[in-house]
Amino acid sequence: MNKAQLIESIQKALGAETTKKHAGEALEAVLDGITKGVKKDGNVQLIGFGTFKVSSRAARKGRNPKTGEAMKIKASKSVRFVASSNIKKGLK
Amino acid sequence: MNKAQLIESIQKALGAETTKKHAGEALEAVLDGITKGVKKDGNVQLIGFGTFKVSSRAARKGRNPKTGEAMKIKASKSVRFVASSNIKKGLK
DNA sequence: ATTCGATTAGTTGTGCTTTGTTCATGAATG
DNA sequence: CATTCATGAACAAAGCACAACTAATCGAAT
Repeated sequence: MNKAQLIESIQKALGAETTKKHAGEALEAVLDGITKGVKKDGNVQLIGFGTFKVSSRAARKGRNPKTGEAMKIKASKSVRFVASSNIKKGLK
Repeated sequence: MNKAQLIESIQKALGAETTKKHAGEALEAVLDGITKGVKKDGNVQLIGFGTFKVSSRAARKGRNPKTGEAMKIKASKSVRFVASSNIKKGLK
């Protein structure tokens, strides 16, 4: 599924008077809200969906896979997602 | 950040004529859309935010953490999230 | 403001998974 | 069209998922 397909799904869920444009704006508002919340608070917990958390990794040794040359991988931060029990149901 | 706080953030982003109720409905529509998309297609790719993917784990041995007794953990599926480079920016 | 059912967090131990490095290329997205 | 993403290579250590069960938290309903 891509963004356009998700927007259609959202439009259907919100009802016939919702335009694609509005559905798209809703999606952007949600993703932006999550992004900002993770950045500000370090986590966004959505019960029944999952929790977005900032994860940190220390600097470590790695390699350039092309040359095999050892190199340093800098410390980094990323966003991880802990899936709720609810979203796991019915997966195939 | 929790759901109520995210709804406020969404309401602000969508504009003053959007009620808390509508913002909440938008959030539910988005989360439902993602949930259904992952279940149906195995992945939901949202450029600039990240990609939700189904992940599978084989059965393995685990323990009852209370008693230490060994037991089998069944094969399972979950939803993992690969953060886009954009969402990683500005994390602290 | 309160209630309470539903969901999540936490506990230990261990083996599997993820991550990130460079860089070229092509595909997909918006 | 500009930007992002996926892919692949080798590698190894950090990180994480899970078990059962109880305590803690959340949030929809009142």
